[in-house]
Amino acid sequence: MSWNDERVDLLKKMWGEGQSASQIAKELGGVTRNAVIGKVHRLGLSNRNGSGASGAASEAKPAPAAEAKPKPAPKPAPKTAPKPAAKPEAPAEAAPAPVSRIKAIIPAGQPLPPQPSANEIDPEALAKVSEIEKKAKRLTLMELTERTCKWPVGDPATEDFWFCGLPVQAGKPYCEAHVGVAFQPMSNRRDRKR
DNA sequence: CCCTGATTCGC
DNA sequence: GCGAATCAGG
Repeated sequence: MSWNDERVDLLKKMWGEGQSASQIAKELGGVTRNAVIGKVHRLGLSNRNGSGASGAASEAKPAPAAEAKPKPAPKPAPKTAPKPAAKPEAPAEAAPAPVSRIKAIIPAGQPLPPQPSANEIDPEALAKVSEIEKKAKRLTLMELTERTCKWPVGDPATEDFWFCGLPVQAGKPYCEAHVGVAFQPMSNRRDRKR
């Protein structure tokens, strides 16, 4: 498999959309995520921005200010329909992906604008949970491992009780969907200052 | 252990 | 230019 124009195009598109290298590789087929990452680097569109949203092994990046590089020209795809999707209330906690994009448009060194703290659980997050709970593995307590979602479902006093059991993401106790609701800012609980 | 991207270096 | 191996982190 070589890098056609089409494949490169898809790569650019997906990378621009914030898709992970592995996902892009999977979509393209015939390449590994390493290949994708390597290509991304060679194309010079490595950094989605200065945001080290996740991996961020790129710490040794001085990011020289005065760079006489006529490159930053943004290239919006004309074909792609613009996505206005501006959620009036999208808590950062529930939507990791958009966050990286937010960081992308905010100058580094600048604190993020105060997020409208949602007092209630995000409907989207809840919907997501409902969805994944269909796929949940319904593990029992003893079946839980270090990397199974430990989100309890149902009433412990009844037989209808189980743990999500889906793969956890990164060191978190829950799967991604449950992390979304678990990390929801506390609504009426007072912050207890020790 | 799962995942992420970054970098290196033989090809 | 390519990408597997490796590195670095969550």
